[in-house]
Amino acid sequence: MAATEISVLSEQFTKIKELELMPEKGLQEEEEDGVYREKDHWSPSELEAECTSGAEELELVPAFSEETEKHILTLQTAPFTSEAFKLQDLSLLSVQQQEEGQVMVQQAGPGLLWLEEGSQQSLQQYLAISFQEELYSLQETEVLQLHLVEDNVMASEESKLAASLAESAGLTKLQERQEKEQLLPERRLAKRTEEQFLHLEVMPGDKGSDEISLKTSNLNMEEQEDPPLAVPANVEKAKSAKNQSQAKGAKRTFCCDVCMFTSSRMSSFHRHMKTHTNEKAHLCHLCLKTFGTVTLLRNHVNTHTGTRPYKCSDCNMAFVTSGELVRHRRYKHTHEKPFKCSMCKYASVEASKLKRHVRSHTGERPFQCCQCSYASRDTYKLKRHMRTHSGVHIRNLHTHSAAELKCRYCSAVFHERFALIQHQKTHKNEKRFKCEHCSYACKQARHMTAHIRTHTGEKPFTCLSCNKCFRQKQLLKIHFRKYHDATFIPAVYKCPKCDKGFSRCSNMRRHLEKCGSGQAKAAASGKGRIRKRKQPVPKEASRRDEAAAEEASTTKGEPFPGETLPVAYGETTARVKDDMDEVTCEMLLNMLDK
DNA sequence: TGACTAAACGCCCTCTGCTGGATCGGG
DNA sequence: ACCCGATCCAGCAGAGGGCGTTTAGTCA
Repeated sequence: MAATEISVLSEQFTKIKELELMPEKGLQEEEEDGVYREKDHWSPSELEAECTSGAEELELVPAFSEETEKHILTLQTAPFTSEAFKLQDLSLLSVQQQEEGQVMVQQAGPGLLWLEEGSQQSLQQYLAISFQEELYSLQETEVLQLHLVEDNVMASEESKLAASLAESAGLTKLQERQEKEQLLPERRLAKRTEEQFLHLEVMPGDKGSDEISLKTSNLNMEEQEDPPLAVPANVEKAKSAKNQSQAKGAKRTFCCDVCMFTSSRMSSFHRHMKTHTNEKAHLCHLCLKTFGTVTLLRNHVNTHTGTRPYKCSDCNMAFVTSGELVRHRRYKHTHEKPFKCSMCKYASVEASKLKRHVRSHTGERPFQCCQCSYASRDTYKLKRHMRTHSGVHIRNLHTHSAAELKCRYCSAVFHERFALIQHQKTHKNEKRFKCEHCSYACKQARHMTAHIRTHTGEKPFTCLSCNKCFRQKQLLKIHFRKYHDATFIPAVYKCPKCDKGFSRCSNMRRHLEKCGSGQAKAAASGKGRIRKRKQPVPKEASRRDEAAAEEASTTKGEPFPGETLPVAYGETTARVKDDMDEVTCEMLLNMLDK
């Protein structure tokens, strides 16, 4: 057993977290700003050193035991009742604390892995690990002595374990590990041991997942003299694993100790490891950029030379790779969309697009703005949203760059990224669309289109119910809802001081600025010059009641031609507005009072 | 080991709907 | 002169399209 992934149900995890335990030393460090920063990974060597501080200076290199495959387990907290023993197809293990720092795990038959806690039995005190038999199984009556090498996973202290579940997090990046190892060169194990070490790591599940994953590494510790530092320990592990498993005749599996990657092929494993070590031996002589493989370098050079070998037979587009061409053809020509949404008719060319689309169903917004409560469904929207905050992160962009940063829109050159971005914004905000009839200019073509109609008098959006024409589709939509949609409930913005109603919030605000003055008060009391306006009821609207029955049988519930939103949308909007208006009016009143 | 391929990731773009400020114009 | 509905306009956000690049599986 080399690595085990365990998932924790979030509900139980929450309970555990609510224990408000003090973080273990080394697990968390309170930052100056009061925010706990998690120590997200301990390398095996660190763990060894941590539990044997004050040890002799012996260099220990972890090596895999015979079994190096990863095992996927499911971890959940559960009450310790006899019912659990009735579970089938599971290996039941009992885990007992032998002494501080050690627990005994014993397979007791089909069932669960328990971390026993003596007489202190409670919902949070037991951890059940259900083994997926196809991935891992212990031999009958097998007893594993788990030398807990990290304080936070001591089964003897459930609270500490809980804390480890709650506080440990994250896949370890090699760089971080290397930094830690550099920071802890003096840490050594006290003595050589042949015990198997169970290294528990906790990492969050996939984005959006409610699960927390645990990863355990079972290691044999070998004493060695100063191993070559250039060879990553994980590669050493893999080699060791290869040799041992080959000797055993078992199927080889190479596990990346930095991430969750596994592969049955050494070549794939080596190639993968290059992504962690940034080993890029292939240099582009044109821009000095380096690449991990010849293929990548070749593709890159093609971007310099403009070589695009894969040409589309249906258009003029050409691409560097065949994959790009296939995708292009699906988008533009074949319209093949293999990824279909199970909840609607949406289909996409790419899986990532479907994944993004599904968030519109689930409401998931994983990308949280650090400046406000806004959260977006994809990275770009968050990035776009950040523009609304004035230059926050901009400070990070002020470092001087020796390289010239060229404007993508003109020949301007900058040495500061911030300046470049600001400059490029002037291009993006250019009012490129200029009216030939007046001085009006705008940034969007649709705005110019609408503006031009104020000169030409064109009103292309015609109400099919009353033949009234509008320059904008939106205006037609508002008109229709207001005068021809029997189900539409218009939002009413009531003045909180005089209870006067308005059709628009902005109009109500405008009124509110004056309400409270003598005139407005008089108006509110009916003594002023303010006339009570008649509600504009066009003929069509007045006829509506008469024709209600007929319309209901013919048009009610059917979308209006050109109308894209269902009628219910208006209702929802109105309700939301009503809710918001109470707050808005209150805020406005407070502002005015001040 | 390199090449091919598919999948995944990431970025940027457009289109569209909604909202609210500013302004117009009728009463 | 004033009020207020109607209209114009700009900005933000939702959704999706398109493509560049990287990563991983597989095979010769």
